Formats: sequence, structure tokens, C-alpha cells
Amino acid sequence: MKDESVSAPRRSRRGSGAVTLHDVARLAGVAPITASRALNQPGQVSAEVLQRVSEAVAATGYVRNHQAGGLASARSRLVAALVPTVAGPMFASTVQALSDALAAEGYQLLLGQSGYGDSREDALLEAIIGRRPDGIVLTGTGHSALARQRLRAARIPVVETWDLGDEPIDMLVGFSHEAVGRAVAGFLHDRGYRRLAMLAGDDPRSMRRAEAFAAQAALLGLPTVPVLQVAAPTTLRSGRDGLTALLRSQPDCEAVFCSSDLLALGVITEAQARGLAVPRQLAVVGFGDQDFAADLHPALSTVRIDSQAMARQAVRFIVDRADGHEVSGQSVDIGFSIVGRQST
Amino acid sequence: MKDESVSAPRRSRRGSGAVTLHDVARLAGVAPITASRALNQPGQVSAEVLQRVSEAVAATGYVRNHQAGGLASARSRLVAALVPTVAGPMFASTVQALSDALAAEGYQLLLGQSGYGDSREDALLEAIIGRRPDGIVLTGTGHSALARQRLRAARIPVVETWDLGDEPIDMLVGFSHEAVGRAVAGFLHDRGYRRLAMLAGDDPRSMRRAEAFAAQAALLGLPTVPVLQVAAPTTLRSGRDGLTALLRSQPDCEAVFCSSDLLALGVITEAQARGLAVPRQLAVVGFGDQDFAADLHPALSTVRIDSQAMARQAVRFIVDRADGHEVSGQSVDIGFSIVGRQST
DNA sequence: GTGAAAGCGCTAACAC
DNA sequence: GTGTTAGCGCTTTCAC
Repeated sequence: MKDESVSAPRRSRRGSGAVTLHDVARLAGVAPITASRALNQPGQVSAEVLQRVSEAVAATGYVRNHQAGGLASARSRLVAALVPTVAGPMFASTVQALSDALAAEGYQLLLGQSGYGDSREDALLEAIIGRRPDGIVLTGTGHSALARQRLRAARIPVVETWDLGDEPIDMLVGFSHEAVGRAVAGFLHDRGYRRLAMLAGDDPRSMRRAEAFAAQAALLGLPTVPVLQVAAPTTLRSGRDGLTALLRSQPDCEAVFCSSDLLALGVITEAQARGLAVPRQLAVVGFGDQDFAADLHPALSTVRIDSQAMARQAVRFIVDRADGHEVSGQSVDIGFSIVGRQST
Repeated sequence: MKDESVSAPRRSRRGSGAVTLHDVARLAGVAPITASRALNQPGQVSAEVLQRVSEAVAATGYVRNHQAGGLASARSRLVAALVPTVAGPMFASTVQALSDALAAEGYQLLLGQSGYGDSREDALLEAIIGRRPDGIVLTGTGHSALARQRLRAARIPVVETWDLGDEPIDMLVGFSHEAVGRAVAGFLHDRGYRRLAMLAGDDPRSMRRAEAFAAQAALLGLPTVPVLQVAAPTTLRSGRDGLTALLRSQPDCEAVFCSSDLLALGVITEAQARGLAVPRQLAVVGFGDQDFAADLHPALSTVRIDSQAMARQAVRFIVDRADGHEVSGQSVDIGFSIVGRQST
């Protein structure tokens, strides 16, 4: 035991009162830096020191201060994700997958909701950059010039998701919405449907699926495809209302492609309420392949996006970069698949 | 202009390279602390200084470093939320509401998913405390002794949600699951249903609703209520499978109380697939009153929880505490209501 | 393998 | 209203 009594000049500033690494180090009889190593690089420290530090941590109930550590090391072990909303099933599963993948790597998730009117994204982004996260995961590629510039200036690894594009801010993992639209048109055409319609949220990505869907239908020689827009985020209610509106203008419609599974559920629900048989009188295709899609009655044909894989890839990009692997300009197309079920 | 050329001793440590408040202050010709005040307490600074600092911020593209600010001020402007999962609709809406309410107050949300097997909560909590958030929002009241002790030791404001209890760690906003179970039993009894059943996720809160539901039914003189457990988180699939199993053991069942709206949707779906009319042959009650509940066909009778209000109250608690209002031991019962719709 | 010194970028405390 | 000083708690750098 060393003599701990030192002259205690009145501290000009009160600390938080919490146990610090210095307290642990003193109790273990080592220098603070050694205690730090025992916790962060246990391999570089003798077994005996490791033991003493562990005991001191247990005895004091020490919990590391990541804020201080991050400031000193310039690694926050924090990753931010910006999604339009977490209320619908679409991005909730992405956020879940991100959170899980990050936790497995020792990172934590800072969540921001940008909404669908993009006005909030810039402000959110500034707040997020202020945290100095080790990475930022963005939804989509449609970011303001200001946002792109700030992100580049901040030199924080950025992964854009849920889309492809020629000029990613940094890294990218997504799929082509145009390809989805074309593939679904082809899918319905192959199954003999002729009078197609589209029910789409008014967000940019849904609109691009809609345009490609309509264009491809035209290429295939099908009648002009009416595209009905509903407000994003899409809901079961907007699916019901959407079908009602659609049937008014296109009573002979044979198949509807919906920009989300929730919208598709709304369409199926409304069809049932009207006594319209799905798929006999009306075929329905969703988007997202949420958990519930396969278990609906009739089971929903939809476009499967592997959002888990997308999230894992995004995390891999960021963690690799944090570990010093300087691979920039990475871009991955995770693709999609059409899952044909009973609704078509 | 002052002479900026000073002898530049080789720096023993490289900074992040980013623009700092010192850079801004130098450009504005003021001391760093003055620049800090201009940004944080604009009222305490002269108009001219405010102007010069603003220009310097714009010119340099300065973005504050919250990590450093939090370390110095012991206010991180970060609030952590721990939910079982964000994948289902139940907690996704809570997380959304929390995130929005926090953003409005200038806070950010750190999200942790504890899962339903509680093994992960303790580890997550340690990581979260390490960030020194200004508040922690927990789901439920069933936390380990270790967790409770750590949280108290950390002196971070804690709000437990989605439940009531006699011994909150700190603050509490929720409702009584027992009261819900009893109320739903009474509700169904009043409507003339006699042979009741319960389909419940195997998480503690759902189980408590189930027990109270069964007990109240017994008090009302109804036949013994079979309680079928399904794995949490509940899904549409588990609702369908649950009804199948239930009908096998209780073919004469008249009404089912489901521990989530998703489960209820599964029950309705399975009933439709079997040609069982809802509510004529089988009444269904859900829990949560998610967005989709009112728009199902038939519209779902359910228990409405105002998760927005719960989230806002939790944020209010935390912000008030951060602002120095020492109101501890607060506890609010936000109640619930039964929304009778077509499914009963 | 371990330690001393020097910051990371910011703000609380206390002047003036 | 503004500035000086001294940290917040940790880890980097460099030395032994």
C-alpha cells in the first residue's frame, strides 16, 4: 500500500463524481495508462496486472467513459443511421439489422429520422457529425449538395443504402429501383396479366420503381399503366383508399404493383371487403417481403430485399474503414428477387 | 490582424485535422470561450461578436464536437433507449416518438435492442452507461439486480416505460398490464362472449395480461380460459399457428384476446382461411392499436396504448431533470382504453 | 511490459 | 461582456 494522502488543493472544478480509470489504476497499483491497456489491449499486459486491474474494476464498479476515450483516440465506436422513419416495417428491419450487426462489433447505434420531406436531413446531419461517429449510414442517394459537402469535409465514412447511383458520397450498398420496376412488369406480363396498375408512395425511390414499371409495360406492348401516388410513408389505409380510387378510374384493372407490402396488404384488405377475389379478379404484388407477406391469405407475391444483408454489408464497410483498410469508392449491388406467391 | 506566426514546436500528437472552435475564435478575433458562448448562449454576447463568430463558422465550415463538449460540461445531449426489438410495430412506434420528441429538444437517440431473452440487457447497459447519456429509457420494469445497481450508481436519470411497479429505479411511465387483462375480460363478458381464450407472447408483460385476463374471467363465472403461449416477438405467423392450435383444443371457443395486434391479424387471417366468420363465429381482440388495426377488415377491436404520450412524458422527465429540476421518484400511469370495433 | 508527459476540443469557474 | 486558467477522463507518443 502506498501512501495515498497527498495535499488536496481545492479543485477548481468538480468532476462527475464517477469512478475514473485513475481510481482503478490507483487501487490496482499501476499507472492509468497501464489500466487502460489492461482493458483495451489485454494482450500487452502481464497476467498479474490484468488480474489486479480486473479486481479493481469489480471493486469500484468502474464503467469506462466512452466520451473521454473517443475524444482522446478519435474513435467513438458510434455509428449513426439516418432513415426516413422507423415506424413502418420497411426501415425498422434495416435498423434492427444494423443495430445487431453493430453491437456484435462493439459499436453502438445513433438513430436519426429524417422524415420524407427532406427538410430535416441537413439539420440532423449536422447534429450527427457533431458526435464524430465512426460511420454514417444513409438511406437513399438523394442528399442535398450541402449534406454531401459536409459529409465529405467531415471525413467520416459514409454508406448510402437502399439505392444505387453513379456518384456515391463514399460507399454504397443497394439495388436498382429501375430494375425492380422492369422485373415486376415482366413478371406480371409472363403470368398473362395485361391491364396493370401501380400504387406508389410519393417518395423518390418508389416513384422510380413506378416509372420503370410503366415504361417496361409499354415496351411489352401492354396498355398504358396508371400510376396512383399516395403519401409516404405508406399505410394499410392508403392501400385501401388507393385501390378504391384505382378501381374508379380503371375498373378493368387486372394486377396492381404496390410500392410496399403494407400498401399491398391494404389493397388485399379492400379487395376482400369488396368481394373481389385475389388473385382471380385482381392480382397484387408488394415490395419488401416483410415477415408478414408470406403468411397473408392469400400469401403475397412481392419483391424481396435482403435488408439484413444490406445492413451487414454497410457495417462491414464501416468497420473495415475504421480498422484502417483504406478501401474507398466501394459500391455493392445486393440485388433483389421476385417471390411469386398466391396473390398473383 | 494579429501576427499568427508563432514558433511551431512539432506537435507530439496529431489532431483529427478538423476545424475546431479555436480556429473559429481566432478568425473572429475573440477568445475560444467567447466563441463558445456565441454558439451556446448567444444572449450573453454582444451583437458584433455574434456576427463575427457566425461568419467565422460559415467561412470555416465548423461543426461542433459534441464529444468534447459533453466531456467538459458533463451534458451529452444524448438519451439512450433500450427496447426488446424495433422490428415489430409495438416498439417501433415508441422509438419513433422518442426520437422525434428528443430531436425537438436538441437531444439525440442512442438505440439498443435487448431482445427478449434478457441476457443481453446487462451488457448493453454497460455500453450505454459508458456513453454517459443524459437519460436512459428502459422498456418494462423487470431488470436484473446488477442493472438496477449500475444504473443507480451511474446517477443517470432513468425512465422505465410500458409498465407500472412499486419500486422504480428512478422514474416511471406506463400502465397496468393486470388492469388491461381484467378490462378485456370484462369487455368480452359484457358483449356476451362466454368461452374465452388467450393467445400470448411469452414475454413477462404479455403473460401478466394473460393471467389477469384468465383470473377475471374466472371471477365473472366464465369457463376456464385456456392460455396459449407463443414465442416473443409475436408475428402474423404465430397468430395463425396459435389459432390452429387453439381450435384443436378448444373448438367451441368464442373470443380470443391476443397479446399484440400482429397476433390478432394472424388470428383473423387464419380464421378467414378456414372460413370462420369474424366476429360471428370468433371474436378477436388485439393489443396496441397499431396504425393498421382500425383499417383491417373487419376492423380490429384492441387495447389502445398511447405510446406517443408515453414517449413524450419520458422525454419530459429526462429533460426536466437535465435542466436541474430535481423531481425524482416520479411515476405516471398513462392508462389505456379498449377500442371496440368490428372484430367483437 | 510499464510509465511520464502531453494533449484530444471543449467549457466551468473565476476574474476583470 | 470578455478573457484566463484549469481541467473533463482518457489515450497517444515516446522513453525506459
